[in-house]
Amino acid sequence: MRESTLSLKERQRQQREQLILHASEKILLEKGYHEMCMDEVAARVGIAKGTLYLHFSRKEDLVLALLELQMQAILQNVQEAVSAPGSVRSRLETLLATSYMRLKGERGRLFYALFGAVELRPLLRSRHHALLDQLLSSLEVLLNEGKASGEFDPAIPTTIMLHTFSSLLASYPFKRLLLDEMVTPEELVQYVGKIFFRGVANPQRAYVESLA
Amino acid sequence: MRESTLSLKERQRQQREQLILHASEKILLEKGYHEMCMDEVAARVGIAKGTLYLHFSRKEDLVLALLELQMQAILQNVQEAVSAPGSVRSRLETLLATSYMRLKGERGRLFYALFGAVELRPLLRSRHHALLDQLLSSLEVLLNEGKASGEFDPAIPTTIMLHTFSSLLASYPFKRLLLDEMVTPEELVQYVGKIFFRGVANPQRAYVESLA
Amino acid sequence: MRESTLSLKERQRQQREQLILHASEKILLEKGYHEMCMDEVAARVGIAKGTLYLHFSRKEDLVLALLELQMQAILQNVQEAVSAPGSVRSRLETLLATSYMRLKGERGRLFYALFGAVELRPLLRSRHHALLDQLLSSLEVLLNEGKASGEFDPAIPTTIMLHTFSSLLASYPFKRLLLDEMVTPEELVQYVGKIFFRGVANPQRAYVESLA
Amino acid sequence: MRESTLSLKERQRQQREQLILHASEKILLEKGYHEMCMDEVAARVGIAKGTLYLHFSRKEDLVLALLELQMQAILQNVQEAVSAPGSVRSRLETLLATSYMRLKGERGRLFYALFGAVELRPLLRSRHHALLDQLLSSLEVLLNEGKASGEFDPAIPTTIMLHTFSSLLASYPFKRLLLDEMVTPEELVQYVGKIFFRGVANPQRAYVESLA
DNA sequence: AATGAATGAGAATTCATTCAT
DNA sequence: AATGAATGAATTCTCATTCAT
Repeated sequence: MRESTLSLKERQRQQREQLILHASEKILLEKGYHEMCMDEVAARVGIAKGTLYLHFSRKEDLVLALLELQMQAILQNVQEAVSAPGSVRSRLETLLATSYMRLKGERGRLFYALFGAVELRPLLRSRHHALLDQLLSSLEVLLNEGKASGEFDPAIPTTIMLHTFSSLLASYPFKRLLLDEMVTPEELVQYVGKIFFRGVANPQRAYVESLA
Repeated sequence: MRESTLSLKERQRQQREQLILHASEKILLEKGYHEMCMDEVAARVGIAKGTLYLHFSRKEDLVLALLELQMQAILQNVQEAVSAPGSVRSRLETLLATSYMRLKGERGRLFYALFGAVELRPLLRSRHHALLDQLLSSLEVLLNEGKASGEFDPAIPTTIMLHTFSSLLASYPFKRLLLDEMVTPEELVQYVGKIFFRGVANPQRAYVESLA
Repeated sequence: MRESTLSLKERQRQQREQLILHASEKILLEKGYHEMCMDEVAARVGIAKGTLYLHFSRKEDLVLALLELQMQAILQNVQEAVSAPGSVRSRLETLLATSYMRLKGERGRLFYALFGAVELRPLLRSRHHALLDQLLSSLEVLLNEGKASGEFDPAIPTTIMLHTFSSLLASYPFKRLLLDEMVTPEELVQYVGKIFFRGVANPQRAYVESLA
Repeated sequence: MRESTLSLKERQRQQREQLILHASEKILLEKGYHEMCMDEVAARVGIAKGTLYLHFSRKEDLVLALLELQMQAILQNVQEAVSAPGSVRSRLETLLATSYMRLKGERGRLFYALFGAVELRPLLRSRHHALLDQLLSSLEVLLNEGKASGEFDPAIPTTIMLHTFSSLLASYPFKRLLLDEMVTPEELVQYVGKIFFRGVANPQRAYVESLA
């Protein structure tokens, strides 16, 4: 009895935390970090400001929690894609697809917006780097696998390949293209994949032709 | 005599304006827009706050002036590169080189930092778009030229090519790579150029091989 | 129980609002609108500046609230006096009495001081005019009644009578006279009444003599 | 030669001072004391701000000089009217006429506006009082003359008569009436004179009838 | 646990006044 | 004498955070 009561409360608590995160996300997207004020978050959620502070004891914490969640989600996406079966190319294309879908959605845009924000840097630095490192090393494994299998050009340093790929994974120009609906995520994956994989293809193999 | 006196004052004035811009730039890079306060700018320049306002009558104006300057510089770079002699590829590589050099410098980083900032959006929107449009259309002309000359694959929509190129022109991953000195701008140009131009090369021509 | 708790808080809130209004009133009287600063108001009330802004979200609002209160009070006085029983003269004399009493008090002086202030004009204009119009039209009704009953001279335009009366209702010279205690409000009513009512009396009636 | 050069300069100086006073007057009327800024005064006159300070070393001084001039003018008017030939009544009516004319003009309005201004009080107090005292005592002499000649009712204290008259001399209601052109200064003099002089007439004399 | 009133540090901006040229 | 650039004190208003109820 005790237990179920507690867990009910706990469940409600977590529900509310979700509501808070959701509301902050929207406001952050609309106005950015500084223009988001705790009063408004509380008001939109329908709770008192004090209650907000029971969940997140600083404004920073709230935003960081939000980013953390999204980082986790992205990392999970990446790791799922990376460890999926199929060719290196097909796995990387799955990643592109996930990312472009995300860029169209609110979450992706928030992520994009906040990572650029200089003011959150001190907060983000370490976590961000940790994520990025994990992410990049997952990709690196994959790219090396591609090189090992003779699919990719061994003359191009993996680091370059890696950062080129991640430049194409989440970029402002693509975000605009997608938001303005000039292109669908699927088309983008198809063409960007074509360019990238031709670009890094191993010229020793008559691989290139098959991509035409 | 009169004249030289006037121009001395004016020169001093412009010198100080440069100092102000320079100081703001540094602070912006360190802390972002909201954390930059006018007191600090004045203090760093070594002038009174009121004097600051003789140069820029709003904080916004100061930041906008900064961005405007950089926009102009970028646009000029792009237009110079675009209208230079040489192959389409060499001209695009010049652009990559300029951009990567910039990314390493403070100015480029500031530009990068502020364009992401949600809070400056209302201020930037129109100017930003105007710049981006000019920039993209200059590039588009070049890419179409490449297609017309049979250098680039006509099967890839120019829009995609364009946005792929601009994703590679200024990206966070490359910025990190350059700042961490994992790669020199020249190497980056070489490899990114290789990947991109192989990627968009016209497969009808026996062009690909020559790129190995 | 709940109820009384709420109403206690609410009562305290209103008490503090009164304190704020009272403090502002004093400062306004001492220094005028521009010299009154929010820090000082807060300090005198003994609250933080932020708290002040919970009650009045702009300095203007605070001053306007103050004036609004006094306008309401004046208007109510006028309307009560106007609709009281008795002769036109006695009702107008009641008004003089109320006004002179007010001129002696702080409130009246504030009202007097602020209405002259050019800087509040944009704020006051419409409300002020609305009040003044209501006030003047109440008086006009009364004066016309006096004319209709043959008490007042029909040869004097009501507009003139009206504005003459209101000039005597609240004037700087009388304010000084009252503040310097050269005369009591009662005496002032008696003599000013005598002068005004003789002045506007209908000469057709042998009314004048009875006023001696 | 020296002399005439100096006096030319001096003349120019005084001309400029007039321009400054004139410009301030206009701005004061438009915006009030605090909203008038020295930059604007200088700009409107077409001189540098520093030059302004060669004429008036404080903003206050400028405004005080302005008021002083007007006080002098008013006082002169009053004294001329008072010492003119003719009946007491006609002399007082001349005063009313002068005042109402003034109320319609800019100068009068400025005077009116600034005297109400609480913020100038510390500056004005003594001068203002001196003027008012002089003015009132001039009037008092006149009213006493009226009483002595049997023209005015000895039962009404001179103080009351005096302050009643000065209430009618410059009042907000009359200012509005005149500015809104609801009445001409002449008409106003006629009717207000009628009311006032009937009001203070000596009832012992068959004076009243003659006023009908 | 939840509330929301109270706080006060902090930031932008203005403007009278000074003073070197 | 005339200038106008430079100053910095002063003022309004905001908002993250605390804490008594």
